[in-house]
This record gives sequence, structure tokens and C-alpha cells, in this order.
Amino acid sequence: MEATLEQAVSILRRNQLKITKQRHALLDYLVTYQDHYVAISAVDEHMRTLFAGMSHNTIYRNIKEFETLGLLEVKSADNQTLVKYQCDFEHQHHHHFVCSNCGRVIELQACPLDAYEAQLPGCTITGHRMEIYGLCDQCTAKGVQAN
Amino acid sequence: MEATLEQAVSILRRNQLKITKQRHALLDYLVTYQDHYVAISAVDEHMRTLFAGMSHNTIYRNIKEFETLGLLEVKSADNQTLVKYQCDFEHQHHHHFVCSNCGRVIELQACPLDAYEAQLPGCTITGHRMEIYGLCDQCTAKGVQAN
DNA sequence: CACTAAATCATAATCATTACTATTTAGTTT
DNA sequence: AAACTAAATAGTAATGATTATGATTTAGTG
Repeated sequence: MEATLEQAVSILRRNQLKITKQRHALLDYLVTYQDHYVAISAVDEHMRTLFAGMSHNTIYRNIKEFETLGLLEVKSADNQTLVKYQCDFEHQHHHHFVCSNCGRVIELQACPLDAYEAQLPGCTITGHRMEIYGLCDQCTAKGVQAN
Repeated sequence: MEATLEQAVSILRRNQLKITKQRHALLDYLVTYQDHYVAISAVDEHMRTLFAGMSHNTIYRNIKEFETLGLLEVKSADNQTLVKYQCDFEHQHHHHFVCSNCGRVIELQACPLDAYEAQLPGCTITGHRMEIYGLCDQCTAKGVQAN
């Protein structure tokens, strides 16, 4: 399901965020890349060609705000932060296949690994990585709060 | 299985890398953190207290060399690069549980997700992420080489 | 139209990482 | 054991992503 710019804007509105022309253009850009991770620095560069003199701060801050709204998925890779617009607002459990050539992201539905291959016809799988996050037994026993 | 400093040194030797006192100390440090990811910048800081005036370059370059030897596992997170000594030289397929409080890493053996929980008694699971890498169908069809 | 909190701009700082070149050193050879 | 040489390191500075700060502007409201 593709998300539209209007949906994104209404989510800002629903959260009492002002619809500035900068935010509007930023969303417009992000929405067109729903199936690719984009480096924040590339977004930054693009926005500053659209709005000469736009502040780095504005771009980075808005991206962070969009992330807390659940509009964006963020991941770190290779000294850069990558973002991808996500329409899955219910944070439904799923994983990604990421093309190491063009960066295209294909969403996967099931969880056990073997089943994934069937969802990727024609693709070449070269590797995968999974990490589970939480508190280890020692930290859990200490009563540390999960964040 | 814990790896020893001697094993690490012999791997350098086997690859015709010189055993400098800097590399020796670096390995010594990394080997003591086999079950934690450590930020390279923290390694850098530590090494420079051991060797006043040690070059950033030296630390970063050696860590990269150790990675290509398969001695280290590297991942990006939050504008930092994290490393972990790994004894698994055959690159045996496995995943990690990472404590979000202390950073401790617990190696997991099986793959389907549900089975993992049984391997983490006493732990609090707050989330997980998996990504499969490769070439998408379009890039595969184009004949792009996997890297 | 005025108001005000929120957002942005402009500038500079910070932090991780990398580049570059002169100097040093590990491991080998004589 | 001294000499040799490629490899490694030191020292210095640059780069690039991201964040901080304080003054100015603006979206949304009354």
C-alpha cells in the first residue's frame, strides 16, 4: 500500500505539527522514495537545492520528528543514517529485503527465514542479518527498565 | 568458545601482518570484549591512553584489517561504528541477542525466530530486526554482480 | 489583523573518520 | 649483529555528517 502525500500531511496535522512549506516539500520527497532507503545527507542536499539556505538543523530535526510519529524508519549504515518512509503505521511485524545494488526495499511478511526465499522470486540472496534487542538476564534481574 | 590473544596473534602472523606493539595491545583489548560490541571511537580513546599520541589512523586502519581477516564483526549504529571480536572464523550462520542496556551479546544458534526465545531465559525481548541482503529481481536480471 | 508558540535560519561547533607525508620499525637478509 | 626494506605508525590537518545556539520568521489561532 502506497501512502500519499495527503495522508502524510494529515498525520502531521493530527499531531499538531505546523505544515510549513519545508515540511511539505520534505514529505513530498520522502513519499516518492517509499521503497528505498535514502541517506539523510542526500535528503539534506536535495532540500537545500529546493530551498537555498535551508538549515541542516531543520532537515535533521524534522526527520527525527517524523520518525517519532512513526512516519519514517531509520537505520544506521556505514557512517550514515538512512531513512525510508513507511506506511505501516501499526508497526506490524515484518522484515525487509534490501537490494545491495539499487537499495530497493521489498517488504516481507512471514517470519521464519526459510519462508522468505519464496517471497523473493528472481532475487539473489547474498546474506542476511538479524538481531534481537532487549535486556539480558543480568540487566533484567537488576530491574533495569527497558527503553 | 573463547578465543585467546595467542590465537589472534597467530592469525596475524599467518597473514604476514607484522606484530607491532600497537596491534598486540589492540587485539588484547578486543579479545577481552568478545561478548560486547564496542564503539570504535571508544577503542580509539582507550588506545590513545595506552599509547600517548597513537594515531587515529592506525587504530581505524587496523580495525579494518582485522575485519577483512574475519577477526572482527562490524556494524553501524547511531552515527558510530561498533566492533566485536569474533571467534567464529568459519562464518557459521548465527544471530545475536544484544542487551540494550549493557551491550552484552549472546550468540544464538537456530534460525526461525520463535525458537530464539527459548535460548534467552531471563531476558527481556523488546524488539528485533532482520534484513536480507542481495540483489533484487530487477538488478539480478540486469546481470549486476553481487559484491 | 494581531498574537504567540513553534519553526526556521544562519553560523559555528562537535565528533567520528579519513588523508597525507615524513618517520619509524618488524621481520628478514647478509 | 648490523643493514635493509616493505610495512606500519605518528603527526597534523581535512572532511563530512550531525548537532548546538540564539536571533528571526511564520503557521495557525482568536
